[in-house]
Amino acid sequence: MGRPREFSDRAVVDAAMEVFWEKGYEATSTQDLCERTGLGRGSLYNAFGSKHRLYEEAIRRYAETKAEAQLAMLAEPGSVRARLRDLMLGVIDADMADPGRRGCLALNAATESSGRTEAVAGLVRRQFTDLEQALQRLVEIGQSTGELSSDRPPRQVARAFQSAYYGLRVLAKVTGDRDALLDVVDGAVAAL
Amino acid sequence: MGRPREFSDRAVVDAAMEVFWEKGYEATSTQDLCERTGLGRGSLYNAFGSKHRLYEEAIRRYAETKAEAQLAMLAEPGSVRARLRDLMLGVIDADMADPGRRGCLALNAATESSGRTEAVAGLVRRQFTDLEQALQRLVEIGQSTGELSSDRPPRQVARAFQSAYYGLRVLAKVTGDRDALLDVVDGAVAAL
DNA sequence: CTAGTTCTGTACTGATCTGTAAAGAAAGAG
DNA sequence: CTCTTTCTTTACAGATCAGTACAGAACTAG
Repeated sequence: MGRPREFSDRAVVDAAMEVFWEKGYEATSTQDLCERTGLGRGSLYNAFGSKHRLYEEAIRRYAETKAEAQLAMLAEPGSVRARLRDLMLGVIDADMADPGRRGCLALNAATESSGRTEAVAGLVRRQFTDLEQALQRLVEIGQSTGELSSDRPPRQVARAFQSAYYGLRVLAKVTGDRDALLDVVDGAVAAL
Repeated sequence: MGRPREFSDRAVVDAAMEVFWEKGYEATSTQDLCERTGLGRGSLYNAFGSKHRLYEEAIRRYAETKAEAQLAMLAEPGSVRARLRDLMLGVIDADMADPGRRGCLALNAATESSGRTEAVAGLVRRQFTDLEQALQRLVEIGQSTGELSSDRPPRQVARAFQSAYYGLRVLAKVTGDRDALLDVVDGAVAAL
């Protein structure tokens, strides 16, 4: 009942997510967070407790927005091959259009050892398994309709595609060569 | 001609490489580096100039040792499929045996945005292209002997395999499930 | 020996780090 | 109105950060 907050928690987490996404956990200072969220230190700590808790919220928000959007893309109409191809093409477009080359926040959090507490590891792991399962369901559909060969277990196919997907996101951080990334897409789709 | 150094530059860079590999660039302090190398601050700065220059040396050393060893493994006798499979199996064994789950230093450096100056980016890029080219040469051999299908350009096959390789290293950071990683290997080798 | 050079160890810089304390402002309850 | 609660702001705490200054040690040249 006390004094109402002057900010929206959602907007603050969104802003924090952007900062962590750009700079990573360790390189982001609480000062950065205050500036980008517009909050004073007191408000920020009163609302979120610590830099690390806000980091967890940011990863959660990423899962709810960006990662969910990716999974939703897989549910659109079209052949299974086309949907998987579009997933990767969308990533290439997004990664190359981003001047900050931020890549995937979940992947960044997975590789940055500092700030990888069990809480963060769990959040990241869930995003990975969610994608794996979504891919597996799609492969199962493709195999049941005869679009995809059924001589390999759907989970194995999904996992192989998933690794190509994350590899693609890593390569997109290193190279600006779109053709090289398209080769990855072609190879991954051909392997289905 | 002055006072001789009491340390081996090689040993110091090796020790620094281990620290950066474990913690990343940003989370490694100069204090960490002094403790692990055994050098005082004066000696360390006199010899290497800055934390970032030592980081570059560490990445260079990683390329000379670990990455070279990987490429050498590709040159061993055996079928092309077996060699590529062994490359991935070796990575699984190495990554799972490492309690620190450090993964690949080049990949870590590629995803950590801070400390990614042009110098570091160039060093990382070279390791990536070296692997791509080694893979491509191997695919060309496989295609010329008829072991691998020739209906795709060797470079595309190499790039697709490379992305699966890096994806595998990312997944190894997230999951401890060896079977999941073996699925990736099977999928990537089957796609050749 | 002395002079010159390079390395080592320590002390120190000023900046920045995460987090907290405390005082006052803005609301509702009675 | 007053009391209680929660938020905002500011100032501050103590630690740590990357890097430097400098004195003395260890060597070679002559």
